Amino acid sequence: MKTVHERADVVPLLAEIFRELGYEGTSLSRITERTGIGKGSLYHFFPGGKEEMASAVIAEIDAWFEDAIYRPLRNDDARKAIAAMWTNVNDYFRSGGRICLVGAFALDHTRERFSAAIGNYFTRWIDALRAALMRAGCTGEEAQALAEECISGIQGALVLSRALGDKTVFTRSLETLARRLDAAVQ
Amino acid sequence: MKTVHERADVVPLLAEIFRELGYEGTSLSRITERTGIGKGSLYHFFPGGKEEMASAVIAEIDAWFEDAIYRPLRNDDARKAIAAMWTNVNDYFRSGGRICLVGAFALDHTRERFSAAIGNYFTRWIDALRAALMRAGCTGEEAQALAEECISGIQGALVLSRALGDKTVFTRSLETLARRLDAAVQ
DNA sequence: GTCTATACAGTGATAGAC
DNA sequence: GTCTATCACTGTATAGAC
Repeated sequence: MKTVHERADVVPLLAEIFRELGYEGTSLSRITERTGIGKGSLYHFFPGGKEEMASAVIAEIDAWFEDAIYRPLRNDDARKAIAAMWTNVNDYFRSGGRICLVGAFALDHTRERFSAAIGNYFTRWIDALRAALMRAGCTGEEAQALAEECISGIQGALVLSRALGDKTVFTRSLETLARRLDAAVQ
Repeated sequence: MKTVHERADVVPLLAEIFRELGYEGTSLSRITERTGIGKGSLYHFFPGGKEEMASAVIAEIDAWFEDAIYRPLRNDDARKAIAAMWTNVNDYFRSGGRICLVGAFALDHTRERFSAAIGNYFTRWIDALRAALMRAGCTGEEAQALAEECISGIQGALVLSRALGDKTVFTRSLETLARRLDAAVQ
């Protein structure tokens, strides 16, 4: 039995494995074990090997956030886009059951490999949220501080809820952050 | 030339390497390369191999936090202990230049190996900070929420400041969190 | 306590048949 | 596009001489 794949179908599978095992912890044999895709196919899709696989994963995550979160924050009704961000973030991270791959990569020396993409992901998120907050009436300084606090708070909530093995820590943190933004835009 | 070591001197060196490279990224040859300590010595000190090395590192970190932060929070003057926590945290994490090993281990499957120690580290930190906040006048519910928010906020600030390669993100986050606690205990 | 030598499984990667 | 075979290398771990 021989299943035929497309590159686009493979990337989300890789994403889940990199998320769970980290960059160094992810080996080609584990990918094959979990997906049934052999080395031959993997190197056909990603001639650059493991590094290209991780790059593709980061690019796909980035594209998802751009569509679902950043662009609405920049262009749509500010309050609605912020509210949508909170539901999307909660869903995306499965209420704390799934970590942020980009954040995890930032913590160890994997960062050196992908520093541009990692920095970009967070910078664009903060910039987009700041723009929405300013449209909603915040000053530039206030909006910048709140935006940083929210993105940082999401990352911290993912770490803490996983460390405690308690998803309610994540959902509660999100609610606290959301209330703080609401208060700032009255 | 042959340097003689003690186990207690080796652990801090290992800590720095695990912090930079992560559990999977740390190999025995890299440890030898950076410390000059050969495999023979390493297995003499840590018969359980890499896992025992990481365990020893976590235990030492835990002991440091217990002495410098948790115990003062539980026993000393609440406001003074909280103020000391912020300076100690800022120094320990080198103003964002150093990550939290325990938090990093929590994010990938390394967590499974050390879940008890990881959960313990964060639970005791939150409990100690909550106790101090209650002595300073907060209600139990309020103190719990603030404590979780601070520990989570520290972790998030470490992720974000590293992702952006900007230490000022960390120091600014710490200031914001400190102000929030000050406001709660007036 | 440190060194050298060694075992052997697992690593990323490549080549060629199908 | 997938498979199998194979590559050179690095991984953790052990044993014994000093």
